[in-house]
Amino acid sequence: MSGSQERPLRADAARNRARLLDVATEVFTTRGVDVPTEEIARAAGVGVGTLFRHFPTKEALLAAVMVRRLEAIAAGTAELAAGADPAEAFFDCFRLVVDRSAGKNEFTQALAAAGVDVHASLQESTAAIRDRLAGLLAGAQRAGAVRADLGLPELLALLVGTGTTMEQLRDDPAARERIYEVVFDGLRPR
Amino acid sequence: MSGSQERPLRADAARNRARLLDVATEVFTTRGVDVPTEEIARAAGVGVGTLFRHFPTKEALLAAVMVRRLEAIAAGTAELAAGADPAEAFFDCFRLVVDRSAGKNEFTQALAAAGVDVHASLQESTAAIRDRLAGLLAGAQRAGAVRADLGLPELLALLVGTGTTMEQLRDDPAARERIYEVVFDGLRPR
Amino acid sequence: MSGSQERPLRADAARNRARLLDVATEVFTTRGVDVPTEEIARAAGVGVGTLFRHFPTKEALLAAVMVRRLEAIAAGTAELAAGADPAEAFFDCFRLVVDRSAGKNEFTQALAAAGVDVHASLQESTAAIRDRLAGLLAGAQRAGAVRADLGLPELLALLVGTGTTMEQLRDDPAARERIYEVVFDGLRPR
Amino acid sequence: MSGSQERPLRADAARNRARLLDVATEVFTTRGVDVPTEEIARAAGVGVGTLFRHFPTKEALLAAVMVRRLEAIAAGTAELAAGADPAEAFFDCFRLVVDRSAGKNEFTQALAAAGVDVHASLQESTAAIRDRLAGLLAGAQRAGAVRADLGLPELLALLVGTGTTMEQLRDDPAARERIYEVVFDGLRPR
DNA sequence: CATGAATGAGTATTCATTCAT
DNA sequence: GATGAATGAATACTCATTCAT
Repeated sequence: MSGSQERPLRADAARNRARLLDVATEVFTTRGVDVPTEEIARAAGVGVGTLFRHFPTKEALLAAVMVRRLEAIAAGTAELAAGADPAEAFFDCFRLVVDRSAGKNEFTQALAAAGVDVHASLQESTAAIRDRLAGLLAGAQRAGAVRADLGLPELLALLVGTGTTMEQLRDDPAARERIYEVVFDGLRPR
Repeated sequence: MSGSQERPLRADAARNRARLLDVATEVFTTRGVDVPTEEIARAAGVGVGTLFRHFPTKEALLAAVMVRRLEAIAAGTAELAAGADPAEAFFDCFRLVVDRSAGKNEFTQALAAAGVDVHASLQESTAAIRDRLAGLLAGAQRAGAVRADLGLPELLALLVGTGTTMEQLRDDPAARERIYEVVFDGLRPR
Repeated sequence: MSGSQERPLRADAARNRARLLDVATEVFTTRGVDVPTEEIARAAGVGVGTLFRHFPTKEALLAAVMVRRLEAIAAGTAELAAGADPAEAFFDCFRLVVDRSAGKNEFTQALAAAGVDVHASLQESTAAIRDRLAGLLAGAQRAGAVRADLGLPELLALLVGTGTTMEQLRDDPAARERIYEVVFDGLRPR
Repeated sequence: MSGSQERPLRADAARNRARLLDVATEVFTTRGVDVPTEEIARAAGVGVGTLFRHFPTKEALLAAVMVRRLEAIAAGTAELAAGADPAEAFFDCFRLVVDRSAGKNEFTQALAAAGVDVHASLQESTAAIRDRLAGLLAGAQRAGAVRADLGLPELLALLVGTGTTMEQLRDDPAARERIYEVVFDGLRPR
């Protein structure tokens, strides 16, 4: 399934790659994508050359960060989707996607752009998530837990938007919980 | 109304300023804030020098654009707030804020940052809107049209987030309408 | 004939442009094209930004340098070609082209590459020179001053090669003169 | 013959060294000296480390390539010089040098720089060729086959220049032949 | 010995801002 | 006031060379 040939990667190289991804995730998430590559490299304790050896362009680094997050989300939803109750599965996944997407927006939005102009490397992961969400939505609607007139595009948009909402309430968990109540209530059939 | 001392401004200067604001609004909204100043100036039919005479930094230009939008929003909410029914006033204002905030997100979000790290020049306008929204929220809650446990921060966050949601559905008015139904439903007490 | 619209250019801007061209000509000619743009800018007494305002890429600067040289050569050959004796005109032009093409080779060769992969901006100038040389060659052959079996490609190649030869003898004018004798003798019919 | 102390070199090491030289020759000749070392190493099927073990700097690799070519040329001229007729020997050697020097110019020119600023490692080979050419020239002049007023520097310069001329006519053997006629005719006394 | 990962100085180019015209 | 030329710090990316595995 995975197209690219990868040799095992030496221990130190793997460590550097991982650190770069970690640092980049942190940095892109909290400060946006305009952070200089040099700073990312420095924060990861490597030279710029190393960064560019692992990720040939800044965009590739960004894509790699995204892929990792998306895959984590995909894995999470897969697990939740296995649960018995469709309604519960749906709402739990909604939370999971929103919670795991936290961060600077420009960055998060790639999720919804799915299938359009997204970098090829993201296609696979976003498609997987989209499919899963489509399934969950249908299930929840069949179970009567979600308004029947809602399509996948609206759901995706709502996920992104709710992410933004939550971002504003970073420091107030109680308020975030109230937002979930509002949104989930709104999603249920009247 | 405006706090600072301004001399009248010659007719052509005023015209240039206005064109710059119009162009900048259009450009920042549709293409984000990374557009070069030079391009904005050219689109406005003036030299960069003129742009910088009117707005000492790019950030100042951005702030001015924001202020104008915020004032328009403030004016709109003022009008709506005058209407009789608190519930209707509240929901109409919610729509108005979201609709008028449309555009590249990074840009829009300044709204919710209200009172925190926003550029000083925005304080006044955002404060006005915040106060108005606080009033409307209280009114709607008193009227039993909105859940009582919702605070102003949640409302502001929701406004921003809904703006983002809508941005994803730019081209699908029906879907946008469904989103409003979801959010408004969610806002009502169970 | 000249396609591009150019406004007069302010006095200082024109001066800077000229200085940049002069410096670049000198530098590219003596040290090759790998000299950093910053160094050229510094030598011309301007900032890098100015260099890039006048010439959007380093390649464009190189092209501009070439064009100027080629146009000077074209003008020179035009004058010489007007002279009465075809044989004299031909040999004088040969000298002129070689002498004026002096410098790092990679650079000079553009002449012969004419019509192939040369930067568009050079096409016009090289074409002009080529045409002129074709005419001179034909004339000299008609006058019996040059072997009849020689085509334009050989002439062009010989011009470039002779330039290289001369470059090796930069500091020995007498030797250079002897080279001209050799080449010119060789060009005459046996 | 080789001045420096070298231990025998293991079989595989020798093979690697040879492949590197072959690849580098090909690559420098056809694409110039700006090709990255990494690419040369890859083309030779070894890691960069290996390249740098055999040749401490890129320049050293370039020098080694040159030396090998120069030694081949020297060997060739030695053979030809042994022939009876001095005139024939001279002209045959001229051809041989030019033909064997083919390739990107910047690279070839090192030949003529002989004795001046050339890398120390080339001194020996260039000196050998120079001496041989000096001998051939003197012989041909004594035999009345070449103008008496021509010195070794002119000959060397002419060799390089003719190489450049030929490079322009890479694909036209007939034209190349005509160039040889021109140059050889020019070299003969009037 | 061979490998290829790591390094970091170096390079072209952009862009907010200043200032001479 | 308006203009747009000049400025130079900043930034992504490359590549010869070193060194841990």
